[in-house]
Amino acid sequence: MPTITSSFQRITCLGGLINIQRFSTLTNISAHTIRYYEKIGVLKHIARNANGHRFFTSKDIDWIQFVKRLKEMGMPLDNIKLYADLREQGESTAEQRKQLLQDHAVLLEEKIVLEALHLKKIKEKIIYYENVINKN
Amino acid sequence: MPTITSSFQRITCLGGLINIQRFSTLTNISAHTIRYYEKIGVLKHIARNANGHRFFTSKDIDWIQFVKRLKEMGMPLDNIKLYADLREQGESTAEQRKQLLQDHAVLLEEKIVLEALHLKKIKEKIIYYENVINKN
DNA sequence: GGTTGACTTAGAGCTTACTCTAAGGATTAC
DNA sequence: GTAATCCTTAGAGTAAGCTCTAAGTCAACC
Repeated sequence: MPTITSSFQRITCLGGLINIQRFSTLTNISAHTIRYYEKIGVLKHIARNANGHRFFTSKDIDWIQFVKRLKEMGMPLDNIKLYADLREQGESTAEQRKQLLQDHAVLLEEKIVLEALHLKKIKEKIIYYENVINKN
Repeated sequence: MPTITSSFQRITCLGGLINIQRFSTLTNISAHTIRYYEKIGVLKHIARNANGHRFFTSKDIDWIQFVKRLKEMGMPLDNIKLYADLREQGESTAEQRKQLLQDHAVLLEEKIVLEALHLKKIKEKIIYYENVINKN
């Protein structure tokens, strides 16, 4: 019986189960951070095997990729967690989720404009430096 | 004598001396943060009056505005401090300062591209939500 | 059957960039 | 002359987002 169980586990693991290490590799997020995200509620309902070890699905990968997108957009984890909470509550929260994204999209748009302006000014300064350096 | 001194100080202060409070108002940076920037070496050679109180000049304002630009570009204070150190050493460090700006400009350019991509995707998701919501 | 190695947890520690507190000194206003 | 208000300092505290540690479980390998 134990041999069969462990064979089964090995086969399913090799066949498709994603443990935390593999999930970490696939998503380029450390195992520490993945556990942390589960703890604060950004990752929810992560399945466990008989040992209590987490295993992840392709839906978890999709979700964490979206989380990464929100993070790279500069959304704080608090808001991402709020989005995760709304998502958990189902379709009735679609409007609220849309609003969350919309609000952040406005902020990001302003940020990009500001960054582009700064970039332009810095490039001018770089040219100024090039002139200073070439004079010597 | 004390009357004359205090008259003088009042006049010079109103006439042009910028104390930490006024500098804070002018730059929109808290007095706490201004002292912190001096402590870590982002602000250097800030003048003091007879009481040991800081007073600031228009050059300090120019510099802190530049610091704000670097910060809004996402440059960490460590690098801004490094830039300040190089600046203090004079014209011989122009090349290094140029390089610092150049390196960060490259990072920022990549960041803007990424953010713009994310923004596009998020706007698509917002439209998806609008469709979901309108169906009901 | 003992070691290795991957997993688990709670919780401590770290980094960045502030932000605040406590204690105290000088000027101004009554 | 004393209270209010401004400044000073060193150093503690905070918030966000990890990152690591310690102690322990469990399955696999020799």
